[in-house]
Amino acid sequence: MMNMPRPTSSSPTPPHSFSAHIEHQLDKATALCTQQGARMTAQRRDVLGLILTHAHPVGAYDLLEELKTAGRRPAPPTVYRALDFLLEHGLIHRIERLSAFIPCTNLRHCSHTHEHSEACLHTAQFLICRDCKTVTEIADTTVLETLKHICKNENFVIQSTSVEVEGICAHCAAKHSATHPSKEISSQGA
Amino acid sequence: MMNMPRPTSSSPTPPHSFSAHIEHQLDKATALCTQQGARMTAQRRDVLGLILTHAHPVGAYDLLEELKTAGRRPAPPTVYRALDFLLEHGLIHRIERLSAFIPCTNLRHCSHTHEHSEACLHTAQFLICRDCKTVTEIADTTVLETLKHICKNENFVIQSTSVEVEGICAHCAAKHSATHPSKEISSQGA
DNA sequence: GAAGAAATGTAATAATATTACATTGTATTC
DNA sequence: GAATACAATGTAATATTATTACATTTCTTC
Repeated sequence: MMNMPRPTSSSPTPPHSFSAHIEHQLDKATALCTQQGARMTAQRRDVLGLILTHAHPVGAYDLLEELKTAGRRPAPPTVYRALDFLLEHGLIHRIERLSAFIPCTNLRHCSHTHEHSEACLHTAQFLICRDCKTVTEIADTTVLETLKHICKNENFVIQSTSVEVEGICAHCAAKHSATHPSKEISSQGA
Repeated sequence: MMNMPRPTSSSPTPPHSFSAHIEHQLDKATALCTQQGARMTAQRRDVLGLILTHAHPVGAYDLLEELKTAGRRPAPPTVYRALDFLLEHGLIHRIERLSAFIPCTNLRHCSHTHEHSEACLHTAQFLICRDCKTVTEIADTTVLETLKHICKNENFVIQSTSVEVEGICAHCAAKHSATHPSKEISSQGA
């Protein structure tokens, strides 16, 4: 029963298979982990892969469901442990307002594996669209610089930050004004 | 039996009684609501009063418990509805990372009732101490200005923001170095 | 004082997250 | 290559936070 035909021998259960593109990102992530002396196990890889397949933030229990289809029946701690690991190693972000998770953009556009975690800390800022649920990670260091400055003045030792902006993205805003050609601001849909 | 010596007559159940100081803040809050055409009911006043009595962020279910001692047996929606109201009117903030609530500082130091909600939007930035759990609201407009600028560039319509910095506050940092034999003041009750 | 709107009461349940402990897998040392 | 120690995972139960749906009450306005 234990004969899994896996040359590299790493998983008791076969991992999900993802698109070549995502597999590539997963390989990058694995390299980052190795570099940090951390182990990218099959479980963690699967969770990260699933997060990467989503265009939008994913909740822990969504991931749990998706893991189940693989023939396994994991429980919440399985997912939360993987998420904790991925968070710790800067591979994903948690969107506080949504209790959901997205990949770090640096992973998506990965080429510079070196100052990855540094960059992650610097750019953990998000625009959340209430309409289409898309979350965009902002590449801007000004906000963090300001926060650092403030904290320095207050002698506050900064460990982590979250900056989240909720509103309507350009695309959805355009959609709306297209739907209502004449009147724009009068309707309040909530 | 129904003779509550309350001129304005608003509560079916007697509201909590708070310290003069907090009552004063509650009066301010009530004034702000009136100004906005909103009703500060006994229920909402009680919840806000309870939040004001806490030195630290309070969870919804903590508030629920505290409301119960008054002889009532409210259910979660009661508290959440009050919280929603208080949030909408800029009287409290929700700390996303803690799923907890704190009064808006403008309420604590209230004298300028006029541009209250404006100011609130501008300063919804918090320093969260992991050690003593104290949350400090930062009075700084730079961060929001930066965010506005970014959003303008992206054509993102900004509706609300949260900026949270987690770390160790000056006081706790000092406490820690005081643990190591040297100098510094070390007395403090939570 | 009746109609309609706002607020509250109530029961049930959904969604998110953690604890505690047993088991398995992996790396290392002898 | 067995013994060990530690990291990772499995599993069951439960804690915490939040919402839905609908009945009832209260308030405002006419």
